[in-house]
Formats: sequence, C-alpha cells, structure tokens
Amino acid sequence: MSFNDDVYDVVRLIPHGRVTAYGAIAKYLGDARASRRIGWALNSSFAVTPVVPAHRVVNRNGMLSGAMHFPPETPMADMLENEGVKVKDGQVVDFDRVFWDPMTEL
DNA sequence: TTGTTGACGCTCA
DNA sequence: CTGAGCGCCAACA
Repeated sequence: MSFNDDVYDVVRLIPHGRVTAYGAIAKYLGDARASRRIGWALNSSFAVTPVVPAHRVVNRNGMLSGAMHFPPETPMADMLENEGVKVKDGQVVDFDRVFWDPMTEL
C-alpha cells in the first residue's frame, strides 16, 4: 500500500533535529484528514527498513502523543533530546522553531 | 456487516 | 486559557 510508504518517505526526509506533525504530513500527502491514519502507518513503521524516525513526528501541539507506543528501549523524548530537540513533560520545547513543514520545506 | 477504537485536529462553551 | 465534543476513516473483533 502506498499510503504507508508515502508516510515513511516523508518522515525519513525530516531533517536531523527537527520535527513535524501528523496533520502536516497528511496535508502534504493530499489528505488533511488522514492524520489518524498517519499514526496507524507509523505504528507499523518499526518493522520497516530503513528505519523510520517516527520519534520526529508529533501532534499539532508538539506533544509526544505517541511516546507510549514506543519501545521502552528507545524513548521518544530521549532520542529527540539526543538530536538536539528539547523535550519537557512529553512536549517539544520551542516547537515553532524546530517544526519542519513538508509543505513549505519540500 | 456492524460497532468500537484511535500516534489527530478543529470548534465551541 | 482549559475542557468537552465531533468529524474522519481504516483496522479489528
């Protein structure tokens, strides 16, 4: 199925140290209402190669809403901090500055 | 086939 | 500013 693949492609294009939103990806793919499906797609992204940096995808608010679905050994927040993205209380700090919009950046 | 659920997002009170 | 509700749509029981 191409939807998942498209999602993976876009996510893999996210620059190091930047993040984007489900809605942004959905919009870029042409279906702004597909935000929920993005999550479903990423849910299967762990089994995909090359690895999809799903930790760089957060909701529109910059909240790590998917942190609970991450494997315990790779905490979303940790990985982000590791790339220079500060995370506070499950939320991206300065989200506006690190936000990467495929619509305008691509 | 029908009903419920959810890594979301927007609107209204 | 915070919280509740609704719409969307695919996966799953």
